[in-house]
Amino acid sequence: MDAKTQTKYQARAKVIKALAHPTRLFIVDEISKEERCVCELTALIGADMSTVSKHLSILKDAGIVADEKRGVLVYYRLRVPCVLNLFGCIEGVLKANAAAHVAATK
Amino acid sequence: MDAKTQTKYQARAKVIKALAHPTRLFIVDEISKEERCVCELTALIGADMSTVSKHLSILKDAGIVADEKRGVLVYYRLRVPCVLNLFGCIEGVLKANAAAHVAATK
DNA sequence: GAAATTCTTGGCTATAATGCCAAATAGCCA
DNA sequence: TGGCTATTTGGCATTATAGCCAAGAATTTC
Repeated sequence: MDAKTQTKYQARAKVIKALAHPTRLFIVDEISKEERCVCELTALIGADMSTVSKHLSILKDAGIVADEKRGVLVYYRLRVPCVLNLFGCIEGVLKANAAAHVAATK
Repeated sequence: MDAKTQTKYQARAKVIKALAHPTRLFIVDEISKEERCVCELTALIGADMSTVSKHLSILKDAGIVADEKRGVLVYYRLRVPCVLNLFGCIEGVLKANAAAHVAATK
């Protein structure tokens, strides 16, 4: 793999890596419906606010979410809705896995 | 987040995590065209064969690829083509990031 | 302007991921 | 059988990630 190819896949991997965490997937799902401030997300997730803030900064750095400060609150929204399409595909993988497991243990 | 919700997002994250590596993205792209044996992939990637084999087992464990042994060779193929749709979305994110960067530094 | 609230960042520890080497396994062929 | 090739697995060192606490920054309100 030459350097250029590697750079290309590294850039892609960075975006996907930003999605590769349960909490961050939850955040994406949640703010896809409606924008949310950090305090709301923190309450929903049930972790330390600093932890949630760091997850948000990873998503923001990858370009997946955008933030806007209004007063004391910072609202996050989904910047690229197409990532939601991924969820359907992933569910398909999980279903296929479950079916394969049943078949293998029959 | 209750336990059930957490389990759901953990399962999704496992699949996405399997994709979240440059080498594994390359593998997915490569075998989407045509099945490949480990030795072919190793040559294309340029890493140790044991490293490539471990990447493949992560993809297989997540249900993204399937393998078939024919003689001494083990061929891998893409099991869920819909993950390819993801690539288009990711490229869109990267392009939006590049555009935003230009706008921010103007 | 002081206090309160929201959010981010730094620092730390614990855990997980990566990639190499070496050894084990499996199938082919002489 | 014995050796050869392809692949997987175990072990280990290095690096990256996660999440908490505490401290800092920004903004509103009293």
